Amino acid sequence: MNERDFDLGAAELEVLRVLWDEGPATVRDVLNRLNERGRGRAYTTVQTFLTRLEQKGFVRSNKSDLAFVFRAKVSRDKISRSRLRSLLDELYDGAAGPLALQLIRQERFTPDEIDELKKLIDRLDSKGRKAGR
Amino acid sequence: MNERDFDLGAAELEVLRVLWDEGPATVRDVLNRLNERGRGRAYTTVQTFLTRLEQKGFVRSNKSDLAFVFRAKVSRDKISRSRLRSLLDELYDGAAGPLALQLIRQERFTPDEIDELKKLIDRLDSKGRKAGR
DNA sequence: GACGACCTCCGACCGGTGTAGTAGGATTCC
DNA sequence: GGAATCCTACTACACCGGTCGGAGGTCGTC
Repeated sequence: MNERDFDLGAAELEVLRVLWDEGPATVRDVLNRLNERGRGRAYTTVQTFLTRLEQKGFVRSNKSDLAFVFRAKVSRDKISRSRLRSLLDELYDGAAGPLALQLIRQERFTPDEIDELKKLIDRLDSKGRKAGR
Repeated sequence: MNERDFDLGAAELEVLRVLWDEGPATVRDVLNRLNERGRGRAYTTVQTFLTRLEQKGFVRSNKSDLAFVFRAKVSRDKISRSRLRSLLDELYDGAAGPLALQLIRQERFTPDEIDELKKLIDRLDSKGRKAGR
């Protein structure tokens, strides 16, 4: 709502991901990556996505030599943040607790991630004890 | 994909939420709740959502007395789980770490939630150390 | 200088979701 | 028993997202 409704469909996102993963790319580049990943699309389909993404402000393009080169204007993190917020709002009126618990219970993590999580939680914990009540 | 693609739009979900929050309800009940929350819809719109939800298998109805009474057949937890998975798949190829970190950093939690998170993480931690190095 | 390979631009189509109107049956209330 | 009210069933419609085809330009090569 406030933060420029980061609204994009699953297929659009897939295209954006290619730009995140591979850096700036032409329509054909993106098409090839998608094909490699078994996501066959027509050339013009990819083109449509890219131009739509540009209209929506998620991507910008430069005419270079032969073809347009597209690059992401918005980070994976930004999109992730916004998606997460939507999820929380739609399901829990914005409360993060239930989802966090579910996430930790349901998914798997690497040892590094676990350490990092631990650190973050500990920090929250001590802050919570000092501040509130 | 595998688990019956829990596919529902934002407005459908809003209706389903009323059933979760208020229990079994008629079209009019749901309409009233939505109006209270400032989400004005036409009676028939709500009706459409409810019947579509039923077709999709998220809701079941009983004719009772005057009007149909609808109740949720699927839990908030189930939907949440599925939404979370989609988010992870679409953004991180299914890896939960980045999202978990982001969630903990970005959102706020109650002391109880923090305790619970701590417990969960500690459990993961010790299990991780014992099992695969 | 014609052919093939590419590229861009534009238009099209279909299914799903959000939204609602209308018709017609049942109930209620004077 | 006629009017008001409420319910269901059916239909409609616009918008968006996913998907692509065709027309027409450019470039490289034989």
